[in-house]
Amino acid sequence: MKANLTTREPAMLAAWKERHLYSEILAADHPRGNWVLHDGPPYANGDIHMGHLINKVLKDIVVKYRTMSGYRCEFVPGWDCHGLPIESAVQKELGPKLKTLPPADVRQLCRQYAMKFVEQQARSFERLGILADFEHPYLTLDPAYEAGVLDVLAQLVERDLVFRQRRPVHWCTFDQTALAEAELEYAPHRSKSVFAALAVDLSSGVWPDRFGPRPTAAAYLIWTTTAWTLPANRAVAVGPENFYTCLRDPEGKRPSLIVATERAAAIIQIGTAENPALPAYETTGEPITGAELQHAAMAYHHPFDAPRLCPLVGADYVTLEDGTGLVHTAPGHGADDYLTGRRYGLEVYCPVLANGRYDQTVSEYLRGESIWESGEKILADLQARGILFAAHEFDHSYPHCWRCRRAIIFRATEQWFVRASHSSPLVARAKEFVDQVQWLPAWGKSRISGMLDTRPDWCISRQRSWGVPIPAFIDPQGNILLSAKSIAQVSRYIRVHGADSWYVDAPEKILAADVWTDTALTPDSKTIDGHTFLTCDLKQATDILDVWFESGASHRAVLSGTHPSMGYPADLYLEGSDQHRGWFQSTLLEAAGYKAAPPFRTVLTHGFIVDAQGKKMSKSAGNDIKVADALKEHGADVLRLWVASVDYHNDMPCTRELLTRVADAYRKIRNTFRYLLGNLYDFNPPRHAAAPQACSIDTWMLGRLDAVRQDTLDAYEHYDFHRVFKTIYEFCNVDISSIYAKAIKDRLYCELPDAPRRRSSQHVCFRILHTLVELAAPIIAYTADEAWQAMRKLPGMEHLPPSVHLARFAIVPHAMDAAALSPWNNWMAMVEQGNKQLDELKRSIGLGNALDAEAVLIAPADAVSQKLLTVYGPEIEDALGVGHHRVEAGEQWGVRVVDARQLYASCARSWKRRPDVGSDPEYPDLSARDAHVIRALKAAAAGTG
RNA sequence: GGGCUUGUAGCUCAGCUGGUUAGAGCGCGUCACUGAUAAUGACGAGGUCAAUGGUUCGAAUCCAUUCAGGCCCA
Repeated sequence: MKANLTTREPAMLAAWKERHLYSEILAADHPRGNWVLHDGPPYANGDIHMGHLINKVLKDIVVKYRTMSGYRCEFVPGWDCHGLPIESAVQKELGPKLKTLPPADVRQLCRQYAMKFVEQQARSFERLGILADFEHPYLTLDPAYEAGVLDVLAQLVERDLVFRQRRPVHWCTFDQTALAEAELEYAPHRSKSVFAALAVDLSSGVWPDRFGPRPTAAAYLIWTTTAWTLPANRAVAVGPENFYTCLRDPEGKRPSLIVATERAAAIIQIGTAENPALPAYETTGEPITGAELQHAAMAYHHPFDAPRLCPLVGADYVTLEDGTGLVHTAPGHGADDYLTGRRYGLEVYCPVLANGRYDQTVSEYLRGESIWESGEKILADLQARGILFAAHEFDHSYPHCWRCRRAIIFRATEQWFVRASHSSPLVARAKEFVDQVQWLPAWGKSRISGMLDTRPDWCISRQRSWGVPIPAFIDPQGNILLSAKSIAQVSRYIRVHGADSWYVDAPEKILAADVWTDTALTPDSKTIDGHTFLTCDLKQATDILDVWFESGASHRAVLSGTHPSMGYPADLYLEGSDQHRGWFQSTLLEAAGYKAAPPFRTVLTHGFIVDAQGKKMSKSAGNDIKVADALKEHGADVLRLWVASVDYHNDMPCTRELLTRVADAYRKIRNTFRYLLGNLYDFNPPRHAAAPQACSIDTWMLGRLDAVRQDTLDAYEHYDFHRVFKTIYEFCNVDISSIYAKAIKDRLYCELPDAPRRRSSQHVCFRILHTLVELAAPIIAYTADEAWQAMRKLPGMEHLPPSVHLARFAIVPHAMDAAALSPWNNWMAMVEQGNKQLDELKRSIGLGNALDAEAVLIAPADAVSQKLLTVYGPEIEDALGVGHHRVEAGEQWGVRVVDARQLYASCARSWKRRPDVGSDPEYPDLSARDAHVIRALKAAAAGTG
C-alpha cells in the first residue's frame, strides 16, 4: 500500500485553503464556547526545525481536539520579529554600507527580512497540516502590537516598577549591546586562570594572633579567570564560615599568603611547581574563620593602584572547589560582585568601554587596549611587580552571545530595569499567579518558583535599533522623560504611525504638545515632579526594549489587543520547557505588574529532541534531522504521528529508524481505514444499520470500540497523546486486524449480501471507521480527512460535514453492557489456545489452512455451560478461522483442534471442511449454507433479469 | 558547581499507594496464507528494570551514592 503522502497532502491542503476551512470551522456552532490557546511566537529567522515542528504540531493537535469537542478555538500564530539576530543578519548583508544608512532605513530592511521568514515559516507550518490563521498572524513588528507593548511598559512605570541604574549586565563587546540571560549560550572557553597575591597593608587592622607572629609582608591570594577585570578590583571576598590559613616561606623572603585552609595543600603544590628551586610554603599557626579574618579588618593594596586600599569583605557564594577561597571582587564586572559591592558601599567601577577597550582611567599601558588582547601585558606587569603567583590555561563553560557566538563580559552601564528581584512586589504577585496556574508536568511549578526566587532585576534596555524603542526623551540638561503619561502618548502615536516614526518624527509631533510637564529623571538619578520640558528641545533616546519584554506583552497585545475575540486569560500556553526562564516568566512578570489574574490557566511544556543515544539534536553535532528531508521522505502525517507517539513531557527521541517505525505504524492505521472502507462497498449505513446479536463477535467489537473511544478521549483530555497513539495503534493491530477482521471474513464473503449477520458486521465496520477516523483526526489530519471524504461518498452519508475537522465527537454516554462481553474473555483464551494447536499441526503434519481444521470446543457437562458454548460456538469457529466446530463435554473449558482433511469434504465456495458438504444434491461440492446462498442468489438474479 | 528532570526488552511505551516466574505493540526470527495482497495471520526468541549500597520477610517500585542524558542557570 503506497500512501504517496508527498503528493496527496499538498492537494488536500489546497482543497482546505480553497474552501477556507479554518474560517469555516470558526464560523460553525460551538456549543462549549471559547477555548484559547495562545501561541508563543517563534523567531522569524531561518527554516523551521524539529523543535518548531513538535511545538506547533502539539498545539495543532490540542486545537483540533478541542474544536472537535465543541469549543471555538482560534489559532492565531505569532512571530517574534524584532531583535539582534535579524539586525545582525541585515548588517552582515549590508556590510560597510550600514554606517551610511539612517536607523529608519535599517529598520525597513530588518522588516523585510523578518517578513520573508514569517512567510516561509508560515508555509512550512501549513504544510504540516496545521490549521491556523496564517493570513492574519500576530507580529511583534505590527504597530498595534508595538503599541500594546508600550501600554504594558506604561503600566509598569505607573507603578514605579521601572528604574534606571548603572550596574553590570551581560555585554557583547562585538555587538556592543547588553544581552538578556535568554540571549546567552554557554560554550567551552579557554581562559587564563590567574593567582594573584594582593599585598596586605599590615598597618591596617589587626594581624590575627592565631596565624602566628606577624610577618614582614603578607598577601591575600586570589584566583580569577578574568585577569582583565583586576584593574576594576574593589574588594576581596571571603566566606565567613570557611577556614583560612597563613602560608609562610620558610626562608621568610616571600610574603606570607592567606588562603582557605581547604585549598592550602593545592596552593603549596602550585607554588612549588612555579618555583621548584625555592622551598615549599609551609602552613603555620592555626586556621581562623572568614568571619574572624574579616574582623581583623586588614586592608590590601590595589594591584594596579597601590596607594588605594581595598577592604576584605564577606560573601556567601565563596566556594572552595577551586581557587583560593578568596574572591577578587569587581562590582562593575560581576553580578555577585555588584551585590557585594552594594552591601559594602563599594564603587561600581567599570573602566571598559562598550567596544571592549579600556578607558583612560586605567594604567597607561592598558588605555585603549582590548580586554581580549590585554592578558599577556597584564600578566607581565603583575609578574614584574611580584603580584603574580601562578597562571595556567583553564577550560570552562562560559557565556557567549547567542548571535555572534563570541564570549561576553559583565560590564556596568546605565540601563533600564524592571524591579524583578526577590523583594519586588512584582515577584510576590507573580508567585501568587504561579499558585493559581496548572503546571504540566507538575514540576514546572517548582521550576518556575525557584527561578522567581533567585532572579535578579530585569534589564530591559538594549543598545540596538531593531525593536520597540524605550520611549524616553532627553532634554539638553540630560533630564529624562519617561512616565506612564508620556509612554501612553507615544503608544497612541506609534499605534498609528508605527515604531519607525520614533526615529524620524519630531518630539513635539510625537508628544503632540509644545510643553510637557511631568516627572523628570535627572542625570544624577534623582526624580523631580512637575518638571516642564520644552518638547522642541527634547531628543529621543535610542535604547530599545529587550525582545523578551515584547513577547512577554503578547497577553496584552494579542489577547486583549489585536484579537479581542480570544479574550484574557488564555486557557493554555504550550511551549518547550526552556520557556520557564523565557516567555512564561516574562509574561508572568509583566502581567503581575498590572493584572489581577494570571495570563494563563494552564502551562504545558514539552522536552527537546534527542538522538538514539539520548544526546541533544544539533546541527553542529551532526545528528539533526531536517524537517524538509523528513517531510519529503515520510509526509506530514507520519511526522505528526511521530510527535504523538513519543512522550513529549520528557526528551523526545527522533532518529531515522524511529521515523521508519512510525511510518510502519502510519501504514497500519491507514490500511485499517482502507480495509474497513473496502468492506462497505455495498453498504448503505442508514438503511442497513443493524444491531448485532448479543452473542456475535460484533457485540464484543462494539464493546472494545467503546472502551477505545473512552480511553482515547480521556488521553486527549489529559494531553497524553502518546496514549492516544498507543490505544489507536494497538486497537488496529490486535482488535481489528488480528481478531475481528479474521472472524468476519466468512460472513462478509460468503453470506447473502443482505444476511443479518453480514449487515451487522458491516454496520460495526462502519462504526469502527467513523469513530476511528474522528479519533485520529487531530493527529493524522490529512489521512483522517481523506478517509472522511470516502465515508461521505457512501450512500446516505451526504449529511456528514464536508471535512472531518468540522465534525464533533459523537456523545455516547453509556458504556457497553459488561455482561454481554464477559464470556468473550473466556473465548479469547480458547482462541489463543486453538491458535497454538493450529501452529503445532502446521509444523507436525503440514496443515497449512485453518479452514482444513476442526475445533472441538469443550465445556463442563452442565446444561448452562453446554448451552453457552452452543450459542457462541459459531462465533468461536469464525474467530479461530477453522472450517467447522463441534461441542463436547469435558472436565473444564478448553479446545482441541484437529485435522479435518480426512473427516469432511471441502466446500468449493467457502473452503470450509464441514460434514454438510454435499448435503444438497443440487450442489454436491458446497456446504449447506453455501448451497442455500447460491440458490438464493440465482433466484434473485432470475427475478431481476 | 546549582535548580528542575530522565534512565524498564532492538524501538516506543505500561507497570497505582513496595508482594506470585516484569507487561503491551512494533521490530526481529520461523512458518502459513495468497479472497485486506506494494497486504494479512500464527508461533517464537528477546530484559540481573543504568550501577552500587541500604531500609524491608519481600523493591523496577522507598532512601543514599555513583554513572549517563536533558532544560535552565552560574
